[in-house]
Amino acid sequence: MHELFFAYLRKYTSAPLSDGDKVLITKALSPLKLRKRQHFLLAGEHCKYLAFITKGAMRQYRVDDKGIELTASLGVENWWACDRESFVLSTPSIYYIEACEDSELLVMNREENLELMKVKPFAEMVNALNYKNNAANQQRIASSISLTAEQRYNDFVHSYPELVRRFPQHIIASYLGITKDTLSRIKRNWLQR
Amino acid sequence: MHELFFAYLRKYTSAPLSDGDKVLITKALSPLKLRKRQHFLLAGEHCKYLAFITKGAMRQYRVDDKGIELTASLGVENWWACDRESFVLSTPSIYYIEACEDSELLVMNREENLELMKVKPFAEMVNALNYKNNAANQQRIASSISLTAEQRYNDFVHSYPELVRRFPQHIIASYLGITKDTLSRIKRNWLQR
DNA sequence: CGATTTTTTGAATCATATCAACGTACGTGG
DNA sequence: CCACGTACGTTGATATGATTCAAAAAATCG
Repeated sequence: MHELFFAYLRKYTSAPLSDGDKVLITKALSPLKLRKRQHFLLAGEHCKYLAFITKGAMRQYRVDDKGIELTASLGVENWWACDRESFVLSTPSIYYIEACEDSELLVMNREENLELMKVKPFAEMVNALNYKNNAANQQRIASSISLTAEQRYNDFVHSYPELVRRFPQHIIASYLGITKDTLSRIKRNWLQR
Repeated sequence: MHELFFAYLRKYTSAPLSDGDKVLITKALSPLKLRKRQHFLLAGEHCKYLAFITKGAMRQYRVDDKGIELTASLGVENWWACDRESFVLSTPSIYYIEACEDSELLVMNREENLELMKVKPFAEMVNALNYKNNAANQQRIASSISLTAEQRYNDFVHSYPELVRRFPQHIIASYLGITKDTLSRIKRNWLQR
């Protein structure tokens, strides 16, 4: 299980992990299993853990004042699940995080996380992830502002084919900021050509 | 000029800056003046500098395939201007960054930036900024997806009154993802009540 | 198999974009 | 200091993309 994480880290670093690093990482990361539909985080709670997904599919969402669910992020194997703001600042989260399939995570608490930040490859990865995340968010803002629902869905299918396969359509709709009804119609029109 | 930056850093750190740190920072940051409408970065270029704004107002935008400008971020004094992805990865940027007022910046190149990352208060600040940025982006995604144009403008006015004062209306419209026409109408309706 | 979740569909409605035109303000060079 | 050009804001009419709602069909699960 930890092997998957070592392999993941390897992609972000020039040199292989030392055995010492591996020990530190193994100590810090505990396995956690979630069943489909089980929550990892509830709105109002403090997000105590940062989770790396080794198996399954997770979804982070919030509920707006009209009661509509808004998907903030989706993740499968080799992605992270966490409300980082709540995790870092110990503030109550506005997000829910739930398993959309039976899932297996490697989790660390804040203390363990700080410990791992001393492991250089880990810190490098976190840094790289920050930039990637930021750029992806900017991309999402731009597309939600300037593209039609159809274009956004099209882009999504091409960028994240895996997620299309793993998550139900109404969840993808809520990620893209369109209704399930509209997404259904988009697919219908798509087939007609 | 550097004093402003020291004061800014101070807000992110528990202890005051040491004199040594101040020297390092002063060495790394060079002043740069821009006139209104002058560009700090052009799309296609590599973003060579990370800039801290000590005076003036800057705007980062991209131009979509229809030729429409899309404002990615706005900044005044005590904000940053940079395409961080391009800056860090040395890739060509898709963004323009321009001065919307006569402006004064403190800029560092990538090398100087890495040097400064060894100054703890600076590194702490960068880290804190990353989380804040991420949270703000999530907020922006959520609001562009789930709120009406009027609600978004209203939120914006309350969150960033300073920016409303400093930037022309059509730029704010493009930040919010609405047309200048619609924003004008929103304000008209607003006055009628 | 029944129960629940997920997807599809049509009709009416709504928010916002588009386009073209006009008004206003601004600042730069003569 | 005026005049002209450019930038900025407003407006109305029309078009369009997407939502809403209610209902039914289809798929999935225990």
